[in-house]
Amino acid sequence: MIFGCPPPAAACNPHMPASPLNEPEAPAARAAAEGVTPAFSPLYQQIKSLILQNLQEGQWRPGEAIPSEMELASRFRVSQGTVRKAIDELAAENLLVRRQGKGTFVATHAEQHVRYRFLRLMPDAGTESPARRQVVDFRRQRAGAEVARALALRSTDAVFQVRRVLSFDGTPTILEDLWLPASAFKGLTAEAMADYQGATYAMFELDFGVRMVRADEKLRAVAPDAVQAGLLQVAAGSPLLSVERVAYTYNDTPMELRRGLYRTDTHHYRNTLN
Amino acid sequence: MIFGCPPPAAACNPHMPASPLNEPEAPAARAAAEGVTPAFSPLYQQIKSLILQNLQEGQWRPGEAIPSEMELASRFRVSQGTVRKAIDELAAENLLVRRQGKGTFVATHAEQHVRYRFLRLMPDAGTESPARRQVVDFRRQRAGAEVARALALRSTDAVFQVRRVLSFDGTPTILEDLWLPASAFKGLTAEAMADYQGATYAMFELDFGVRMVRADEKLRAVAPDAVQAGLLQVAAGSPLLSVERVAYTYNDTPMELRRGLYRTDTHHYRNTLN
DNA sequence: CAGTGGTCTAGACCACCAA
DNA sequence: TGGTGGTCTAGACCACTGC
Repeated sequence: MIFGCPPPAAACNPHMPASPLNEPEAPAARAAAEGVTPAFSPLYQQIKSLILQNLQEGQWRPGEAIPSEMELASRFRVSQGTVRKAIDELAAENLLVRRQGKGTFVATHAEQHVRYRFLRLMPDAGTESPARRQVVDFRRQRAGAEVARALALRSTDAVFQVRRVLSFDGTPTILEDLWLPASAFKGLTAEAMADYQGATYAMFELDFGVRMVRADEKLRAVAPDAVQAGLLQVAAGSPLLSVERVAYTYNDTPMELRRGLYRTDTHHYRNTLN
Repeated sequence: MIFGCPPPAAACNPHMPASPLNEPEAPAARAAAEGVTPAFSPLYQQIKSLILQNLQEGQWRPGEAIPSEMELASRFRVSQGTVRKAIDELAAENLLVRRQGKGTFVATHAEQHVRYRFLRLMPDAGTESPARRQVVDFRRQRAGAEVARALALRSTDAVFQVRRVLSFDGTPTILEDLWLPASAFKGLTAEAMADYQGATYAMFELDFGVRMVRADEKLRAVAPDAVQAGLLQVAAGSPLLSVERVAYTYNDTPMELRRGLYRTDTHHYRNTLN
């Protein structure tokens, strides 16, 4: 059964937008009593929240189909159109994927046409060959002030720190440092980081149930230090693109800090502005 | 009157999706005859094209309100819901802006809350003070092979080339080279580039009727040459963020090539991945 | 063929805004 | 108060998928 589904006894009054979820009190009264809804929340937004809740709780897992629109409509006691609008927004946010004639599916980093959804580095010419991954360092330690701030942890909380190099066509191109909250990634090993084929974010979904839905990046041009230059096999002074990323799971919860150094002599970072 | 509006005699057959625009022939026959529509185009997509056409032809100018949904529905002889879906998509693409209770407006780079829609460079701390603009060079010349390719011109076509420096708090932070097709920017002067207060793209709208709707960027970390370093007042070897942008107007027509060099010691380039 | 998402309509009422 | 966009419903039919 669906969590948050109103009891079947709750009648649905057409043209009374807030009825199924705000019953039995009047909408305004209920909102005021809860002190949560500030003014007015459209029905489809409430449906959207319920669907999000199911995703977050893992009721519907990445790659699986969620119930059909009709099914959800009858569960939530709203019209199909209202469910449709909720799903439309979730699909626009890349949390769900609609497939005509088949159903609506939970988005995943795994079986996606675009293999690396969050990687914007493109080869200047030709198409990318698969990357070779090399884990240079793997350790478990305390977060420290800076990492703790980025991941909303205490500075004494444990994190995994991973350093790795990605090579394309035998050329080391990306040097990455990752920080992951140890509590959410219990049992992570250097072997798992190195062995898994495909997007690392897909492994996070499969092995740890952590699904990244959004990421913020800050880009800078920097000069590498001696160690970094060595790992990327570039001259000490040569400019590299620094990409600091915080990736979030549901509810805007930060779950990964990643600092990348990209070689941009053969590749470039692609972005589209709307 | 609206360009492309079907004659009033064209009756609208409910549940015959393609009727108003594909009349009088049967939809499939018409599509085949024109050899344009490959398979099937939903009504709302056709409505969207008609609205786009009006925007492109300047029938509705940036900042102005377009006709109400009801008005458009009766002009196009479709239901309000169909017009709504067309407008929804155009609003999602930032071509239109809906304002409840007021109407739907043509988006503009001018009176937007976000002053510089296409500028992703943010100060590391605090809020940005207004930029000081300094035009270093302005000339009219032939495009040349490289610029011609980016702007879909012939290499002998004339372009304006502008070099300018943007300073924040007295610190030169951005060095930009711009290339603009002379045919679309007839009468552009160095004074206009220097004097206009606010976003340059807003000036393009007001003075030349050229509205940028999208841009593609390629980012790289580079070392500046001596001239560039001098203009930005940085050391010769210091890494800078290179941003090559092609900005497009309606119909994916490229109208500007811009090469920026950003200082990223006090600023960073912000990006969000979904 | 049945089931899914996709399109289209018609009509009702709500929230917001300006006059 | 009237007009605008915003929400919600109910029902019809279409396009796509897989059995």
